[in-house]
Amino acid sequence: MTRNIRKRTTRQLTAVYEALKGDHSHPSAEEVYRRVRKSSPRVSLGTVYRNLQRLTEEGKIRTVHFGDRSARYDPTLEDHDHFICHRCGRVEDIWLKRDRQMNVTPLVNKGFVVLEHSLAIHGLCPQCGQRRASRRRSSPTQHGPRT
Amino acid sequence: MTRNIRKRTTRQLTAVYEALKGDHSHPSAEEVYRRVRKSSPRVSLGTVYRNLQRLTEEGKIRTVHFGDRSARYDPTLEDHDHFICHRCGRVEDIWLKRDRQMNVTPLVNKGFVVLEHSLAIHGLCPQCGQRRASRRRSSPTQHGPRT
DNA sequence: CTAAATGCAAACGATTTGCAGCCCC
DNA sequence: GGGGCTGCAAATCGTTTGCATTTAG
Repeated sequence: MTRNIRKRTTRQLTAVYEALKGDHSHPSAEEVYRRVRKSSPRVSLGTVYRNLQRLTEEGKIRTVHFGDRSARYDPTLEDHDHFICHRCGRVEDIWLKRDRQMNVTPLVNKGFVVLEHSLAIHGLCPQCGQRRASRRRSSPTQHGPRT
Repeated sequence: MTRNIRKRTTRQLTAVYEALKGDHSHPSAEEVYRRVRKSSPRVSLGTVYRNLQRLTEEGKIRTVHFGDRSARYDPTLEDHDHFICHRCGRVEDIWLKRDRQMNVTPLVNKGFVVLEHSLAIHGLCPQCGQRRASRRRSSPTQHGPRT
């Protein structure tokens, strides 16, 4: 069997993880790439993708998808939910878990094995909601860090 | 203003909707294309995409995303959730709504405007769960979607 | 008629992959 | 010092778009 694959800790792997650790902005691969390049300008985008994939497989980060085309990367491992602003695209961690009271018993009774669940709330963040109340049509605005 | 855009009901639009109506398998655009071609072999994939988009805008179907790269199309308009099988990829409609008891008050109090929410449960469908119980495989098949 | 919709193919953006050389264990 | 990892670029995949032509109303 192929049990002799010893993984290596490379400079690039570390850099990718460092770029994500403690982050709450849910950056895309492209944004992670931009960050990594600041400290290691020779790293390629392909390597960033490979390492993001590896970190996900190793359970060190999570790969998440929110409707738009690109994947986002999240170093927060605790079970949480996401709020996605329709206007500015920002993704915020939310912690509704305790209030959720999800009852999956009917599913389990039908033979489903429940491994995890993901909840996304779509709407307008406080800033964008505010803005919409006053100005009718305007281009999506950025406030705060984003990808 | 340009309010003279009168939409036309074309053979292709109808065919796309017919291919989806009453369906619960959450097909991709490619699959819808395959179905449409059976009755109208000259329809192009681009047209299928355009009509799927239009039907979504008109609220006749919904475009949903589940971690994998391609979008899925769902003619079920009632507010429901989805179960995604990690092994076979199948997506099933589930109706946990009444049990869900989602409390978004804390969000609203912080100024968020809640428009909609999507809940996806990931796990193993009855068939795949069964299979895993009997045949114990070495790797638990974990390469995937996680929203 | 006439503008909206189509078919076709080329363009696109995000991600993956093949390969020669590099460098971690 | 050998094999996993990298950088680079080309390839892939789902989706979008430009344009000449067709067609619904």
